[in-house]
Amino acid sequence: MKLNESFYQGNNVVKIAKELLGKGLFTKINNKTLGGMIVETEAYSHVEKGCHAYQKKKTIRNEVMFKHGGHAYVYVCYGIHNLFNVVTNEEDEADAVLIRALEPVKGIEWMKKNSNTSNEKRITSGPGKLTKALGIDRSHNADLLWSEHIWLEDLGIIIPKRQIVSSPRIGIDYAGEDALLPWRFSIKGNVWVSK
DNA sequence: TAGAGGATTGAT
DNA sequence: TCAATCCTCTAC
Repeated sequence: MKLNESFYQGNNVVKIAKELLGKGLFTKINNKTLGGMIVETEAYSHVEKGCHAYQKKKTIRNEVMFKHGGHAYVYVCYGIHNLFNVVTNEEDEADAVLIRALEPVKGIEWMKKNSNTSNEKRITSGPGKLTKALGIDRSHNADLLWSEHIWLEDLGIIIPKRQIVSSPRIGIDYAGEDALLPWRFSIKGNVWVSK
């Protein structure tokens, strides 16, 4: 069952980042369904410096973060990688969750092809890699997450609290003290979590 | 309008 | 540890 609009529109992005663990992320490309279970996320909010929309500063790139929860925010990082985020909260509240790793579920052979590797462990264990495997690029930016081409699904899996590990987010040293916030979440012991 | 740099990755 | 690589953002 696809996650509905209300799931995304809560005002606590950290809570939603944790709830997204165990949910499914899927795309439909060339009539093939690709995707997996989310095992690693990071929360970003306009109140802290790690966020593109810090202090609610709207730019061409982050415009989608200001839409209501349930939109996809896809942007290019380091000129090479597409990174996929789930926009949360109400309109103009500019919060989002970065999806960092998946456990492959559907279309694994096709995802290997997209990733140009035969090593299953390497196709979705990182934010830049999973977008390549699922065929997500900037054409998906601003798409709604209950559309036909890209969507999130409730897999009926509950991740108990004790199975959720939190740690500081990756690659945002420029955020100063906010880089220390333990807003990265992953499933304890899951082998698909990024390195 | 030019210059710096980034929510990463894989090879050295 | 370092290069790849392309916008976006900022300052002139």
